[in-house]
Amino acid sequence: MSVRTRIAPSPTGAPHLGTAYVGLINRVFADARGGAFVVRIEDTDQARSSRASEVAILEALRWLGISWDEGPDVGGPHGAYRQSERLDIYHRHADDLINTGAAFRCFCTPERLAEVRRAQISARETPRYDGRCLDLSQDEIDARLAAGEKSVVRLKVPEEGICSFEDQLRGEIQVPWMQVDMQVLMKSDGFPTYHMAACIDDHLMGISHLIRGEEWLSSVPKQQLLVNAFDWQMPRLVHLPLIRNPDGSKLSKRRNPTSIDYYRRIGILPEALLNYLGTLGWSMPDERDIFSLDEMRSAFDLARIKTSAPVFDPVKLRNFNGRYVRALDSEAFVARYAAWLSESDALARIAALVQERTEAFEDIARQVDYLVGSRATLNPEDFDNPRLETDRQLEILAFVSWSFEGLERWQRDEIHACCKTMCDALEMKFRDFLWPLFLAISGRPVSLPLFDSMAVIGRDVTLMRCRDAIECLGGISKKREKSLRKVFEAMGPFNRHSVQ
RNA sequence: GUCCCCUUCGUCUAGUGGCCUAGGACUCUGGGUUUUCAUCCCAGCAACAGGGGUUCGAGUCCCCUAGGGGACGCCA
Repeated sequence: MSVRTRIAPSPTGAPHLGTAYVGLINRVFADARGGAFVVRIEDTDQARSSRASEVAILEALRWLGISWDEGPDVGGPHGAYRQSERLDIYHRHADDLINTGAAFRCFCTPERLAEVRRAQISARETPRYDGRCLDLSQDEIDARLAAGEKSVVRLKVPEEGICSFEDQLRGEIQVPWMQVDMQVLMKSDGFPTYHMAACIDDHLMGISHLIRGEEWLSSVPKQQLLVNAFDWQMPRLVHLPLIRNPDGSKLSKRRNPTSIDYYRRIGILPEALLNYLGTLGWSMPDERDIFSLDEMRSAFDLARIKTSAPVFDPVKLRNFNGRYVRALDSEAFVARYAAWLSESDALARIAALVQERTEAFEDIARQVDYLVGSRATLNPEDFDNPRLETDRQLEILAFVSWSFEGLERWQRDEIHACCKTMCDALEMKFRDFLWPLFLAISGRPVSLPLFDSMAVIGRDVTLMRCRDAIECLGGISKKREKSLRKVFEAMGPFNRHSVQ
C-alpha cells in the first residue's frame, strides 16, 4: 500500500504554526516512505471561511518550504481539493447512511438542543444528543421535509459497548460508546461537518496515514462508525502532541503570536522556523538540533515522535534563527536581508511617507526605525496623558485589536475607517483616541502617519505591538476582558467597512 | 462534571531493564577572546511528579495517587 498523507487546514484565519507543524511531519513522513502529501482545504464553515485565508495559508506553507503533491492550486487525480466543491459527494454518502440506517434525520432546533445541553450540564451529565428524532416514522419525516422544516443528518451511535482503535504512537485506546455523541453529519445549510467530510475525503483521496493533532483523538470513534458504515478501511492513526503556550494550554494567540506570517515579518528565516518546529516532539537519532528539511526527511522515523506536548519557546526560536543567520555567507546575508526589507513593497511605501519629511538623508533613519525594525521598548510612564486615563487607553487598545482581527483587507483606508468609526462610537476626539496607538506602533507619541505605518508593518506585527502595549500598561484581567468584550460587541461591528 | 491522552533540568529533548555518578540544546551565572557590544570558546546552576509493586537490577515494565492537557458545537 502506498503511503499518502494530508493536512486539511480550514481557511478561517491567519496561517497557524500548528498547521505548519502538522504539515511538516506529514510531508517528511510521506517523503521518508516514498509517498505523496496532499493539502485539502476544509471550507465547510460558510460563515468563517474565506478565500483570502486559504491563499495566505498556502503562501505561508510555500514560504516555509513545505511543498505538496496534490492540492487546490496544483490539482491532482483526487480533486476537488476544496470541500465546498465536493458537496454532491457528501450528499450521496449522507443518503447512503440514512438508507442503511447508520444515520438519521433530526429536526431539533438549536434552541432546544441548547436547552437540553444546559439541563444535562446542571445534572452533571455528559452533554450529548438526547435521541428525540431517533425513531421518527418515515411518514413524519417526509411530511416535515415537505413542509420545508430545517433538518440535519445525525450519526447513530451504539448505546453500549466499547469502541477500540489503535494509535500508532499510543497503542490501543478504548472509549465507551456511551461517551460518544450522535454527531451532526450534514448541517441544515446543506454543508457537511468536519467529521463527515474529512472521513469521506480521506477515503476517496486514498489517505493511508492520518497524522494530525491530538485534539482529534476523541473523535476517532465517530470516524470509525462512519468508516464501518461505508465498509471502508480505517487509515493508520497518528496523533501528534499539541504545541502549547508557556502556561501549558493549547497554543493560542492570546499568549503567543501563532501566525506564521508574524515570524516572517519579524525576519525569522523559514528554514530556521522549520528546523525549530522539527525539534518539537521529535529529535534526530544523533541528537543534532540543527538540521535541514532534507536531513529530517532522510532520518525521519515515526517512532521517534514523543506523545507529550511541547511548549513553544520564542526565545529558542530566535537562537536557532541567529545560528542560521550567522551561517549565511555575506553575499547571501545581504540578499536575504534586502529581500526581507523590500517584501510586499515596503520600501517604496516607506519612501512615500518619508520623502516630504526629509531635508537630508540623515533624517530618514530615525523616522523609519520602527518600520524596518522593532520599535522601542515602552515604559508605563510613556503613556501618561492628562486627558486620557490608563483604563481608557487599555480599552482603546483592546477594542482596536479585536476589530483589526476581523478586518477584511489590511490597507490604510480600511484601518482608518475602522478606527474612526470606533472613535466616534466612543465619543472621543480622534487625536486623543490615537494617542495609545501611536505609542503602541511606533514607540513614541509622534511618528509617521499611523495607518500607513500599520499597513507597512502588517496586521500580525500591529496586533503584537498592541498586545505588548496592553501588557506594558498592566494588562487586562480575564474578568475585565469579558466585560469589555460585551461592551465591544454591543457597540457593533467596526470592521465591516467597504472603502473604495 | 464525564471520557481520553500525557508526566526526565525553568523550556526543548537523549534515554526502549545494567553503558545513568542521568547526556545535549535554549535560558541564566561566572570566566576567556574582542577598542565596546554581539559572536566564539571554557566552566557552572538545574530534572527522572509521589507512592506501591515486578526484577539480581527500573528513568526505562505494571498498578494507584496527584498534576497538566484535550474532547464533550448545525467550528474545524
